[in-house]
Amino acid sequence: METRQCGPIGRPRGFDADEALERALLVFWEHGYEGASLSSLTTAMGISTTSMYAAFGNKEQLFRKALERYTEGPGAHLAEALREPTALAVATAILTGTVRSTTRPAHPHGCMGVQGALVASDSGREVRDLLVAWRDNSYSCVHERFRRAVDDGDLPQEADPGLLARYVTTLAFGIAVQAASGVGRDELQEMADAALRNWPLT
Amino acid sequence: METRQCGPIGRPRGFDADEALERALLVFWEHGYEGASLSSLTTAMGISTTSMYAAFGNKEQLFRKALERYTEGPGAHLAEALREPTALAVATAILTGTVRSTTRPAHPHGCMGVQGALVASDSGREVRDLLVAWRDNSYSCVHERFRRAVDDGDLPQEADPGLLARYVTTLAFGIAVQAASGVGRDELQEMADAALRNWPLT
DNA sequence: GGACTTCTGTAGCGATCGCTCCAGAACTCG
DNA sequence: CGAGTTCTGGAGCGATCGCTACAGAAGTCC
Repeated sequence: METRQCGPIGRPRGFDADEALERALLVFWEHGYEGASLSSLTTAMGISTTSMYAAFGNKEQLFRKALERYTEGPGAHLAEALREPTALAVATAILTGTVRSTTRPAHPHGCMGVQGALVASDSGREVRDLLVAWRDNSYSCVHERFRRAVDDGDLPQEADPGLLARYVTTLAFGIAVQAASGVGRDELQEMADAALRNWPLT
Repeated sequence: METRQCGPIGRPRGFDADEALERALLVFWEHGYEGASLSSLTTAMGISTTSMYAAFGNKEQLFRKALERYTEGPGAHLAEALREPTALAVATAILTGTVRSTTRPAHPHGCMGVQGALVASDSGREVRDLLVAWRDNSYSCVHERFRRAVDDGDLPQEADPGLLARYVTTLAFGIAVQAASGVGRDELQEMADAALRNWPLT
């Protein structure tokens, strides 16, 4: 049997799935998982509910894919920050990146990983747990990066990488809450700078 | 016409409104405004929807009264902290109180003022704005307390009360997010202690 | 062309949402 | 007692929830 080049069989998709996901991401980011209704999502995506279900599965899977896209897009500053050469540079980049991404004009304010489903009804428990794991993973990455900084001698031997990671992530989550409340970018940036003035918390 | 002692006219209420409000508070605290359905609320309160509406008005007014109760109960540590004699004692009491109240065993984890409605659908916008104002008021109270500390010479003249207040409230909101994610009390308390080791942020 | 596969919009499913109508129960009055 | 007032549960309102059945449209195959 001969393999042959063949395009996809059947009627081709009438919309750009990537752009539709981006639109859904913005709705989830602004209103949260349960605050975003299917009708508001499909309206923003410009497609019917049938097309959404065919392309993404269901609302929860759409949210999971939107969260992945968020992590690699607006939330990419974390992964980038971890590649900074020193622990202080990592911490600075995390907080600066968080301030910038949570207060971007013409974007939803706050962090999708925080406000996407900080609490939920019973039917949203799985998504809430997904975001708990998302935040815990953020902490773990920072923790491990700081542990490496201790091993490298970048951080003093007596420094507590776990405590430092908890400090930085707590500030980041707090910044996300402040941003969601409408607090301005410059004020948060000043505060972030001041919070790291005494690194690594002597 | 003679005034006379008279009890309340009509059939007396068959439940303790105060205790019912407490039960509703716990449901709102755990699931948020929109995540708490009327049926889950009335079930927890032990009354019918009719009784709830007669006693509290509607869901939004029930939430407002629950928030007041929260502020005077589990959230009272803020008002108490503001009465501490020094700015450092105020900041320490705020963070310690936040850690304790957001990680209390057998209570919902996190802060109702944060997770009650950090985001919402269109129909919940008013409650979201109510909590934005609630958080902003918390910041303002701390801000004013620190301003007074500067006037009193407790904080150095060059200290920025607004920045310090933003720092403390950001940590408190961040602690609330961490607690809602299941992070333990002791770990958060250690972090809070470390965060104030360099007060007032030189 | 006809067979096959996939995407599309409409229409509507059962369930739940917040909320209200209504008749009766439980009290204070005169 | 009867009149007046308020609280109670049940039953159900219209609207919206997430989701799906269905038939037709739009492609690739032979």
